[in-house]
Amino acid sequence: MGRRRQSVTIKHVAADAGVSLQTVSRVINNEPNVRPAMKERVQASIDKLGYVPSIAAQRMSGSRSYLILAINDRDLTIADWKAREGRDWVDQMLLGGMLTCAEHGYRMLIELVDTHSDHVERELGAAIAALQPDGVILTPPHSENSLITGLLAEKGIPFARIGSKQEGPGIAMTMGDSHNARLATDHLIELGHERIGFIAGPEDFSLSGWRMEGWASALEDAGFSSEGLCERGDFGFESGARAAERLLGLTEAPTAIIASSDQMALAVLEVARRRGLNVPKDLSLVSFDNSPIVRFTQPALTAIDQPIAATAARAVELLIDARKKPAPAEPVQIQGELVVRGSTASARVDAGS
Amino acid sequence: MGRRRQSVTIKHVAADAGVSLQTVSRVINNEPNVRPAMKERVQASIDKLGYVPSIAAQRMSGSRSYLILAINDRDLTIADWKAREGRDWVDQMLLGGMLTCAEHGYRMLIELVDTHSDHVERELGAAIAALQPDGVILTPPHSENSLITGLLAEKGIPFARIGSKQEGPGIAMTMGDSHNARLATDHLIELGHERIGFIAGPEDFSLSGWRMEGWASALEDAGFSSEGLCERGDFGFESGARAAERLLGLTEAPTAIIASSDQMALAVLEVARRRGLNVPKDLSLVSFDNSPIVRFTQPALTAIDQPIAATAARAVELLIDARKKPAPAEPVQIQGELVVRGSTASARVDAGS
DNA sequence: TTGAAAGCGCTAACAA
DNA sequence: TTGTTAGCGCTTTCAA
Repeated sequence: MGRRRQSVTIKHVAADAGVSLQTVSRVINNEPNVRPAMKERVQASIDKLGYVPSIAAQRMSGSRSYLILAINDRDLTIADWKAREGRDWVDQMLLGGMLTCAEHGYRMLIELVDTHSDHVERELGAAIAALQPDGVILTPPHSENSLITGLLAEKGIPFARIGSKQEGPGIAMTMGDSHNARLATDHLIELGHERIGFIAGPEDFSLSGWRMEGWASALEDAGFSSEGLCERGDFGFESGARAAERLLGLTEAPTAIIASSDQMALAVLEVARRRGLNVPKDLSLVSFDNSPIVRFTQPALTAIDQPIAATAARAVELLIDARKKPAPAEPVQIQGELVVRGSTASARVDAGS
Repeated sequence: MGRRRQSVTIKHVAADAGVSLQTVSRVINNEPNVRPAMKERVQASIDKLGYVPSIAAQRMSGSRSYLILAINDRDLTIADWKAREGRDWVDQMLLGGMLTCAEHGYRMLIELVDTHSDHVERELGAAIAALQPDGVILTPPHSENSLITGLLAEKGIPFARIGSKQEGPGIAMTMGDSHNARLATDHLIELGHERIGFIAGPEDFSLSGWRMEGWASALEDAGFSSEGLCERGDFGFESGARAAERLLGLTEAPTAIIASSDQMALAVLEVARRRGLNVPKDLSLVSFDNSPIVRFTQPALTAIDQPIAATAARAVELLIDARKKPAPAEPVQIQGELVVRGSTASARVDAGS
């Protein structure tokens, strides 16, 4: 097979155009100090020869690697892929991230890292040393892992923290969780609901708190109480079922429930069915995530759409800009929206009909 | 920000261990001619310093890039991602491909290429020149695009053609389409069906033909006719609906239908509903793909599971081995399996009940 | 079995 | 505005 070498290099272009390597390099990188005529001549040679710079060589000479690394939790991601239940978090990241990368001549690479192990630093450090990415996108629960953010900061690699508002190095980004929860709550209030239950996510996700806060404050603003109407889950089905049992077992049971994940929403649906409650007649239900799964339930679920693709796209842009502009001072917020489907309806005013 | 350089390089390790660069290189690459004691000493320094080789530098010096490129059709992939209907083809490729890559110190990168444009060569050529991948995985409809396979062969880059049995350069791989279609057909025959319709995929996918052939030969072996019971679609919903209308409109309508994609199967379900046919009582239905979507229909669909993850995993292994071993002479076949759910049932013997 | 030298393709720094 | 030089981190010769 022999060693594969670049077929067309900067040298070929330089020779063809009759200029120095440096001039070609300047044209490639769109740098100033090249006369238009010169630029045109070089570009013609580039096109003629079909030259494309090697990112390995570019990286070697101290320039960019044109690589953005998206770090996801290993166990969670693999579990989702194996379950084949249609969760498309990764796909949406790719949709937003890859396409935006492509627009700028970058590539996005997914890396799975085990959050809960004690060798996070080793794993991530190895990926960074091997790939030398120009930017890193962190997703929860990595976004607030100080072992990770510390390492990245130390290495001077720009990174985005999706789902984090914390101060500190890196670009904080959120999907407007508080706002979104309020959106869902207001929707239910408009439908006449007054007792609206909430199933929160686990405490180690900051966004769990933000969502709770959005729900509670929306209720308060409307003059209703949130007291005793919040249960915590871990985003999984089982925990959602337990939470639903507790909420629906209350003497003053809620007439609507907001679940912080689609799995927990499915659990609510199931528990309601077992208890003979009709959704949406007896119980309205709003889910977070809006992953494909919620369209196929009976009824299809009203859901908060998490703007994952838009957030990933924005993250890539900010990361690429990071070499010039400083990171935004405030957390970057991409707002989600409410998608109304069949699981929410007017509250029954009279307990009878 | 300044230029980011590798923090720990082979030089540091060499200095720490008191040996030459070359010796360290030999240890990294597990090459012979290193005394065990020496190897141990070097390895100790590597571990101590947390050294990880830069793939850019490795690639530069004519060695591997440790990159495997998975080429998918741009429009198809983006459409799937945007539709958010749970198709997880990409996820399954990542599941099989990425994890296997990781086991061998490789990374997998997805690249979207526009098949139908006239600049396929330019697009793919650019990706190859930029990334210098050690191997490429082609998925349909790229697998049998001679512009692509020709380019890859010319550049001497090992590649796998998923969904292709053709002779020629590259590793041909199939997911056992003929066998799978037979599996589905035999399942229906065992349930007592004799008139089994088939909705084929488009002609430019070789696998469309293989599936047809599996279905037809299974029918023939059982002594039944396939005459007039095959309609062609394009894998999409609309085409499936048209095909279903034609099949169910026959005077001797089939009592069971096999659809070559889940979208077409959904269409059959819809057409059956419109015609007042109960699935599975009046009509049995088997789908290809087994993507998440088919579990959420009413009833859930019996489906052929395409072993995408396993195939991607095997492709990666073969590609990595390609530098040593020659490619397999015969097409590599990873068989799928039938997942029985609620859309198939016994054929009614009497037309009455 | 080990080491020294050369060079991969490119860019930063400097010189003209 | 353009060109020259040196060097990135590594592996491949080739020599010891």
